[in-house]
Amino acid sequence: MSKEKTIAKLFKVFRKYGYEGSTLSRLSEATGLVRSSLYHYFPKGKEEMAAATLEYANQWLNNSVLPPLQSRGKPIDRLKAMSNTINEFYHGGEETCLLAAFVHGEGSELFGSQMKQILNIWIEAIVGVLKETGIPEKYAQEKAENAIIQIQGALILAKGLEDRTAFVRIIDQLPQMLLH
Amino acid sequence: MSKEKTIAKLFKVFRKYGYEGSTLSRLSEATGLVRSSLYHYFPKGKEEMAAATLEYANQWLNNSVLPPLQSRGKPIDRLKAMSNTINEFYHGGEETCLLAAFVHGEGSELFGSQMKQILNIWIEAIVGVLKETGIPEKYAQEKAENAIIQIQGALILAKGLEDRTAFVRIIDQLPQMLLH
DNA sequence: GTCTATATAGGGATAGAC
DNA sequence: GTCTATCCCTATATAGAC
Repeated sequence: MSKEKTIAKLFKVFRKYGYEGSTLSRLSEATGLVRSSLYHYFPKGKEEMAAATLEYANQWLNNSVLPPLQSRGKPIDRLKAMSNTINEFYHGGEETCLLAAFVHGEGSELFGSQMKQILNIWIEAIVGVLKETGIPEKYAQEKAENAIIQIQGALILAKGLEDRTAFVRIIDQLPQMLLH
Repeated sequence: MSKEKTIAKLFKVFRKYGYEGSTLSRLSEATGLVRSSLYHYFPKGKEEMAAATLEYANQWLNNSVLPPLQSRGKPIDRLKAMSNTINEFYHGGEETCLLAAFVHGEGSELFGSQMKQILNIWIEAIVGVLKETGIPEKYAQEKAENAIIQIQGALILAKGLEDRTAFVRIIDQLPQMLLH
């Protein structure tokens, strides 16, 4: 199995269990590789695995979210493209967010700067679209933050209530919310 | 030390580290009690400690959040009271939410129904206020959900960016958001 | 590159003295 | 009610065969 596919499997574990909850047993089971095989790919162990999954999330942002946002289509279409991508990534609210998982526990201290970078790039990309529509910089910044806030909050509520409807609604309303 | 105060210290650990990240070592250090002393209060161990902190959160809701919401003041004032209470509880966005922490890992499976109950009670209390102002039931429900979503999302963003300004802004705008 | 085997530390939990 | 001492298990990590 390629390293990329291995990381994708690790990612599923870390997003669900967080940093401390992702034991080598779970990571091993998820990848189908025994402990020492994982150490072949990630010599520095669990911390390196977690860092790799964050890099994986970063690449998802760069490859799947940013390009549509920075395309030349109509702002509303670009924001709708983002909504669709997000909806798929989180399986309509069934899956949690890696960043939210790493906010708790050691993940926060170990990967704080990596997480900050991802969030800021995402926010700035949304700000870029909004400024094109004439929204003043300050409000564009707040609205972009609101988008991330609503996505993250909706994921928590969906998981907490075991009901995805609120997440689907939020994702659906996101483009209109941003433009008005 | 009283059991109540012990639970308050346990709560701080669980909200920060999540269920799996809250080791007996950390719980022991935070309370100033050695392992076996904790087992005196919580014979069933860590799982019982976590359940007690959730009950602690539930009591915070019942004692500090619901009464102002269900008082006879003006709706806007009751919602502002909620905002203030929330802002204190989360120390202006510095502290994370226990529910959000338990959404990840085993906490989700162990305490799912307890978490669902807390969220639903909270939402229904907000719905109650909004319906008084003439907002139709369906929109009241969505707006109440949006309140929880924004609080949870803002906490994640604040932690992720290590910047509380977005949280403070959300809390500030919450009453107006709910009524318009 | 994947495995078996093993090392060492820390995990949760219990018995029993005071 | 708090402690010391100890149990067993799982955690992370490493060595080295194939």
